[in-house]
Amino acid sequence: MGRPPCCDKANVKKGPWTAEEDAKLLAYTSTHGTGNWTSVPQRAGRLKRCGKSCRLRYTNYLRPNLKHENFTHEEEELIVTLHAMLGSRWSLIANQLPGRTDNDVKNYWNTKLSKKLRQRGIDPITHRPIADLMQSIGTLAIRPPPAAGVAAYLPASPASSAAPPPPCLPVFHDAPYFAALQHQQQQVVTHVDADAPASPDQQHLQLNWSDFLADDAAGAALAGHGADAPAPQAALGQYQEGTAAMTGVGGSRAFGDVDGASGAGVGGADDGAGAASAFIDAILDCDKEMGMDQLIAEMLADPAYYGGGGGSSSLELGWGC
DNA sequence: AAATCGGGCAACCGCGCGCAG
DNA sequence: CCTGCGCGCGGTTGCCCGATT
Repeated sequence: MGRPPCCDKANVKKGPWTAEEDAKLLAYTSTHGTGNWTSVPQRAGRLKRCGKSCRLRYTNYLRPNLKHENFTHEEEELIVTLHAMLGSRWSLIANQLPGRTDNDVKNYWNTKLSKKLRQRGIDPITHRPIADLMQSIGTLAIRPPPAAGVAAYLPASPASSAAPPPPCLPVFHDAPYFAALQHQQQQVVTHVDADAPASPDQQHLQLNWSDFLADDAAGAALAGHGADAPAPQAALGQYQEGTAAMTGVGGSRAFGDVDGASGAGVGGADDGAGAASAFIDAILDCDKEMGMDQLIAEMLADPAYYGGGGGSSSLELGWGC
């Protein structure tokens, strides 16, 4: 049973908006603000548009403070970084880019950034080298979704344009990968620990990749996080512990434990996607509890997190090539 | 100069979530 | 607790326009 239509589609205009329609909508929103979009078409001068269409037009085009110029290099790097962390959560990504909409970011990713990554030999979905993916296909049955730590972007040598493509995001259970990356990841995580804004709450919030891998109970024990771990857990700094624990041993307990509840796990032995998705969900849950949006914004304001600051722990994507 | 192709972007569609009645 | 509705989100489509043949 589908949801009933939000408006009378027979009497609703589709297609590009005219200047007159824009003016009506803008005039209405500037005096009455937004909200109750279903009534906006009528109240904004009998617009023959669906309320949903009005909302979209306003948020993507008419809203004040929107940027309409090209994306900057810094914005590009930020999008790639956040996409590696969050996947296609365009609204979350757009939240970190003032003046950009989720549609802007999504379109830019689909038309430009994903191509750039491919040109550099990086799979835009997994953020891993395509060559490595091809090699791994025959040997690994478990694949993670596009989400993992920023640390994996670290080049083998600092900001070297001649360096091979960055290793990008690790694959669960891919022991050689973790072994090779562990040192680099620890560098970044140490950096995060040292420089991230330290609120009292954050200090006992922990998130570990291993916690989201429900297929290896031994990993949980090795990771050292029992069900009595402090909850909720979330701090980028703890990526170090999680990635180190994963090296060669894989992960551990069901996601339900992360928030202190004994929920059902999200995955079985072949549910790497569910595990990582749960990881992201946990991040989002913690966002709400500790204002992680703000924390991310503050972290990203530090150029060293995404390559603007130089140095061995910075992220350098090298778009120039 | 005309036709074709492809990229970019605005807009639409369908679904999930949360809230109010 | 259930149902209906509004909102927001991600995926997809279709049009426009510049580049190429």
